[in-house]
Amino acid sequence: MRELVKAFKALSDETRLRILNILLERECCVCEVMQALEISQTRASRNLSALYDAGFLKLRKDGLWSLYSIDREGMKVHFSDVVEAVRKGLEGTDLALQDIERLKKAKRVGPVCGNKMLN
Amino acid sequence: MRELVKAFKALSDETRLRILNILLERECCVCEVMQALEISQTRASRNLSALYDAGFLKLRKDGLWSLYSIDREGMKVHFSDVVEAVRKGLEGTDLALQDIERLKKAKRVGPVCGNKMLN
DNA sequence: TGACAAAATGCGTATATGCGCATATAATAT
DNA sequence: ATATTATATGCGCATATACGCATTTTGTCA
Repeated sequence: MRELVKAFKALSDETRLRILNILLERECCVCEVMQALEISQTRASRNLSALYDAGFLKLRKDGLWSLYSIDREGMKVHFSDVVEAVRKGLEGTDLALQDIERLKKAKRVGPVCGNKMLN
Repeated sequence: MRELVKAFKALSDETRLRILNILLERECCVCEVMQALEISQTRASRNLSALYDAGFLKLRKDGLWSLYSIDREGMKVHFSDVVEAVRKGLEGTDLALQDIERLKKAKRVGPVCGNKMLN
């Protein structure tokens, strides 16, 4: 029960739905999430953590990078259906498409570079 | 997007998941929800409203009673899958079972009577 | 070892949420 | 009309949440 509440709480935020959306495209590091959504490092990191803690994501470390991706195998069975519902719900949405577009241009360079890009 | 966030927000609360659980059994009036979950009138009413506003419930008035039920037909398509995920997630849970038990004993009498029962 | 880079985190603050109390609204019966 | 009853709602408060800033942690390389 507590687990379900936590999961839905994780999904009840625009930033986190947008993150889930781009992770449905591919694995991302924190700095790519920053670039795709045009948000700060803190915000990207914290919201990724929330999705991770709720059980939706898995984390892989590669050098300096934290690579997050949707944990399709490890996820609770019925959570997969919820993620699928999110995918359908966001499908074709303006913001979702824009995020994906920016994700394509995003590079695996960190927040320092990322911040420069925001200036 | 805003709609999705609102839906998940509605589900990210223990009280509301419990309400959804008993509504999966059958249509209920506010006072039956109070009795089944052993919560106050305000709390039952407000949380039912939240689920209603999010698009999960439909409302039917019968005299003094407001009868809420899961809006299986009117609900956004992908919302149904989410509700199903909730059902699976709560299935067999202690609290969920207790609520259903109390629901069976609940009577369509209002908060005045209900409050007496809590004393 | 020291410098640098990516990500995580403590803290403060602004805003949102949940809920109780009291009261309002709406439907019914006498 | 008045009383009664089921539900809804305004207000206030306690708690939770989101996020920016500054700093820390952690890994890499010279």
